[in-house]
Amino acid sequence: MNLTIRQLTTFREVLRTGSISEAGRTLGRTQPSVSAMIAGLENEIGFRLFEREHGRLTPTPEAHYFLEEAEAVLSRLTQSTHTLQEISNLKRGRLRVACHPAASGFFMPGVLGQFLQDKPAIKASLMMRSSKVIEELIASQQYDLGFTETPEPRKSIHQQDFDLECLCAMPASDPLAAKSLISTEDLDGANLATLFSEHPTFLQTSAAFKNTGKSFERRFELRTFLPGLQFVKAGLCYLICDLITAFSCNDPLHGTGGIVFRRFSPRISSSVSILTPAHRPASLITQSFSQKLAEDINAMKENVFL
Amino acid sequence: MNLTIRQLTTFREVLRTGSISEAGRTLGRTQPSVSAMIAGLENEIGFRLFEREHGRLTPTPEAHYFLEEAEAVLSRLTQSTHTLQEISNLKRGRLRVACHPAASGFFMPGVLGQFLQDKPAIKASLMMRSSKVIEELIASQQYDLGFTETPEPRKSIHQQDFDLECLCAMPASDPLAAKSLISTEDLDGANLATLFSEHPTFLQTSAAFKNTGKSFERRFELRTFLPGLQFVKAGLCYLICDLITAFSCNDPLHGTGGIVFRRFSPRISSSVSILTPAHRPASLITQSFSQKLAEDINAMKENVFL
DNA sequence: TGTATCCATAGTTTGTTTCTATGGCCAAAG
DNA sequence: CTTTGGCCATAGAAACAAACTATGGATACA
Repeated sequence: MNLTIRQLTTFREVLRTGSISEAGRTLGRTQPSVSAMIAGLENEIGFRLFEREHGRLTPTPEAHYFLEEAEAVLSRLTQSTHTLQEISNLKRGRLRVACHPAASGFFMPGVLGQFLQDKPAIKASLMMRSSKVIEELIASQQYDLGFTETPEPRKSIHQQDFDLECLCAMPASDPLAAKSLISTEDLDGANLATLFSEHPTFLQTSAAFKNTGKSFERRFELRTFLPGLQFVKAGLCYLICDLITAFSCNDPLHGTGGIVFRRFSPRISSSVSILTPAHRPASLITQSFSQKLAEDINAMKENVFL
Repeated sequence: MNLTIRQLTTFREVLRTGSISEAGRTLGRTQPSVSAMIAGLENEIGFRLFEREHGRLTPTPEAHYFLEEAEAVLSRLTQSTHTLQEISNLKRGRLRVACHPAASGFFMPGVLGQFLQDKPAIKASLMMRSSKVIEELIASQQYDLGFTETPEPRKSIHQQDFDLECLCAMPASDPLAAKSLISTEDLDGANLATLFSEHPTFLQTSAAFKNTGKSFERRFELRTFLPGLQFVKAGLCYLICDLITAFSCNDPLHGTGGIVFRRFSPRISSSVSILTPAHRPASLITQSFSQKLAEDINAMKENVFL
């Protein structure tokens, strides 16, 4: 027995209307077409669904059993098409994001929140992890998208890199706040907070001072930039800080009001990347989110100079 | 979106085997056929199900969602075809039988029991009612099949009549038991039990005695024949009894051992009928049962003369 | 560098579905 | 009593969908 959807819908309509001609009309087909389809259907299932007498149609008792089955299949199918449409419209799916600490406090939640605004049926997870762990989570396909400092390229990871410019953080009351571009000369001998010695931003910063022959005074050594902002706020030091952490100061919860950021010369860069598993196609949701994330990163690069 | 069963099964097989060529092989179709069907399917649902890279196929994350939906629809459909096959094989359905008292004690349960032997999924109901009530239950289509004494024909009832011969009941020890055919002369002046005066068997019996000029001694007047058998057993009377009640004496539960039945001349007939609703097609089960019932009635007519 | 396997495309063939046209039947209306 | 208009079934033609064969490009493996 090899039933088709078309047979089921046709039968349902014939039973509902009680007439082959009428069913043909509502289905937008001709009477002979419907007649033949019902005849073929009866032939396939092995018993009559309608009794033809006096040129009229009377459903057999078996027809009501068949209707139950047809309705069940058709309603399940309708549900499926609805689900598929939701998938197609990005209304349904799963999105697992792993994010390094700098962005996970403010930037990423903001982007993700906006993205999910009109997508109630998306199951999202946002996990904060160190850059190394994030690489593993992406390479092993346990997460759909990672956002970290740019790692060494790997075969199992696809990455999209963004070169971000570091900014110099200082209290709003600081005299240097009057300048729009800070140089090593401005910070000659001043107290600085930096990350640990292996970090690219430290290497670039110390090299900048060395190359310009200025004195580099490292007063604080940090794992991440964020806590350093408190020292800046207290007037204890300056901080050459990555763009995302700087951007996070837009969040009033951070308690970093009263700090301003200025461009720094020479340019210190802190590169971040969007990571996705290389050996598996990204889901539509992931693709869409990845695109929005990239746009928002670029928007941040633009807007910070307003 | 207008999905077909064929698309769903094809997709399922491609995902299962991970290859269009392999799926084509197991489905008994060619590779281009499967390829085109998947392409058409992707086109309809609006997103890719497989990524084609390096000439190989990788399912997208969405494909797994789609598989769930496809499996759900297909399994529901499979269940339906199974149910339909059961209906076709008379393994599933409903059978409501209304039966008059004479047959409902032994004959009808026996026939129905045999009929349902190999039909575990049939829901049956057997109701004992007076002949008048049975007519109404059939005319109003509340029951599928009725078995009663032959009623007046009605438009709303289809009936199949059986002319049954009445037999004379007597104790096995009775001298008349030696004869194979009993006549009014044999019972001249003997005590008889009969039904009430309006019943056709009473009318025929009394007429038989009158026509042959023999004395008709009615000692017991009954509503049904069955209790009369106890009087016969006690040697209190003879009883011209319908065939079905006589047949019921095969049941050891009846406590009617020691009674024998002999043909009677002139022939007294007691006609019974199978009733079905006229304005509604009978279900396959009803048709089948009605046929077996008719066969068993005819078999009873034959076997009683062994 | 063959060789084999994969998938996609193109064009043809096959088979199903739908159409139009027609005929039989019945019931209600003229 | 005949006409009319509704119903359904059948037959043949047209349209469509789905299958096939044949072929080409790409990749992996020997």
